Amino acid sequence: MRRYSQQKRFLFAVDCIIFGFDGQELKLMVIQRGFEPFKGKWSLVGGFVGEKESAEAAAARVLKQLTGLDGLYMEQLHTFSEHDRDTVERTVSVAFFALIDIQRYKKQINEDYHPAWFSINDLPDLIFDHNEIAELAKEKLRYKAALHPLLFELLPPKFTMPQLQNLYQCVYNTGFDKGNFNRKLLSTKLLMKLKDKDKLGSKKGAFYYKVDTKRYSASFNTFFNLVPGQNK
Amino acid sequence: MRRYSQQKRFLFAVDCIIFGFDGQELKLMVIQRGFEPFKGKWSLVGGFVGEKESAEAAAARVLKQLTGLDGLYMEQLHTFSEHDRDTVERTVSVAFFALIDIQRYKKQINEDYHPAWFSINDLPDLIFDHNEIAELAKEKLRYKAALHPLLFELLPPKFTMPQLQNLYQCVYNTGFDKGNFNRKLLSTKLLMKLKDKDKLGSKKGAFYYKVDTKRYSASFNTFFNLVPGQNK
DNA sequence: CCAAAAGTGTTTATTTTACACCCATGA
DNA sequence: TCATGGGTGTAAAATAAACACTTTTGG
Repeated sequence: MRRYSQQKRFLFAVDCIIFGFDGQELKLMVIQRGFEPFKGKWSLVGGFVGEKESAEAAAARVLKQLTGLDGLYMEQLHTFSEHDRDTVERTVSVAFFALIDIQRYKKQINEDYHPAWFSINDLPDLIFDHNEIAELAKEKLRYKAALHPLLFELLPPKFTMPQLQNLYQCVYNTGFDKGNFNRKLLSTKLLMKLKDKDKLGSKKGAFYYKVDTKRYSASFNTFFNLVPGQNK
Repeated sequence: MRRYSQQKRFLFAVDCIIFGFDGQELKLMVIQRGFEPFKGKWSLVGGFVGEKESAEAAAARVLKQLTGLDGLYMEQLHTFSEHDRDTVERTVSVAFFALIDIQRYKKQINEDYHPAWFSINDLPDLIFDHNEIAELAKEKLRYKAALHPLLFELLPPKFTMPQLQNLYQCVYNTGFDKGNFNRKLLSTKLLMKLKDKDKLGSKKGAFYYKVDTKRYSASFNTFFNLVPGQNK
């Protein structure tokens, strides 16, 4: 361990893996890079960290800039620091993943960015190590969502059980039994049944639920077992 | 998003939370800082990241320097980047936690560091945000060890079931049923029973086990349910 | 009335838990 | 021989899984 003054200084950035769900597919937001090098190439949403800003604050700022939304679900994923990961200059990047209700997303007025949603199963080539980062984010999302009910964050405040089940099925690429799914999700005690129904999905209509935010935040360290067939 | 050239550069460091187990208590290694400011104060083991070095490589180097050991279990924990966390100069730090068999640890010849082991329940005041980092590491260790059998890494290559159970009990501060513990651990199929016994712990003696490293590395993404009573 | 999707019930299998019991051995 | 800790057996409780059945309603 040596003195501060002898040490190199590096660029410090954040990259955001923004997941969205459109009712059909799990998607990831990418942009066309607005500056050289690789201007116009697909890239994760990111930015440099300001002088008096934490990585978390920078990521929130970037998210806000792109989606117009505050207070999104956001979580530190991993820090990427291979010395040659950015071909221009050594840059350390903290990756965050964020979950947004895609319907709440308003198209950014600022046309410097050209955001696009890609299915997570069909991502384009991204610059630098961004494909690797996105892969890790997908893994982490599946891992975490199997234990903690966080996929709510991808849906509107009011959602139906079939919608939620469909989302889980998209994330895990498999079919769930609706009876068991219902019971399991209700047994978390984190959902509150509302009085009105969504009538678009079916003739009968499905009741809306919303998250009991109090219990939700209180229970974030308890394990659930939300994805069947993981343990053998 | 602006040009590279306009951005600030920051110092970039790693901090290692080194867990060890002495058969009685879960411990954490801290050192007396060898340079100003705060020379002589307790601190996590850390160091700056070299010019062509990743954070992972830097952490491994620091670990080797301190313990004399290679190939330790090591995992990226979290990146700390509050602008004022280091009072000297803005420093971003990637924290890693490592697990070592305390008996394998050889006292470092280099007396610049003064490593000491503290019980994780009774840590001294550490510099900067290191107490916060250590807290997070403890949480993460408990979280992860409840799902994946990684506490093996804190024991010698050969260990007995009672030893392992005792370790779990120390980590979770609770008592486990030995019958259920045995069955659960054996059901992971990751342990191989050896022919010899440890006769120090009891008159009857307890069989040694070792980790089936092949299966161990293959199964690292499967969930187990190693800590009873987590789900209600 | 019927197809289609929502939602409920029920049976079976599996896992978890609690706790009793047997075993080996050094003092 | 007996106290001590290691190890096994087993019944009851709780969970999970599979799948059949009922409900609602627009066309």
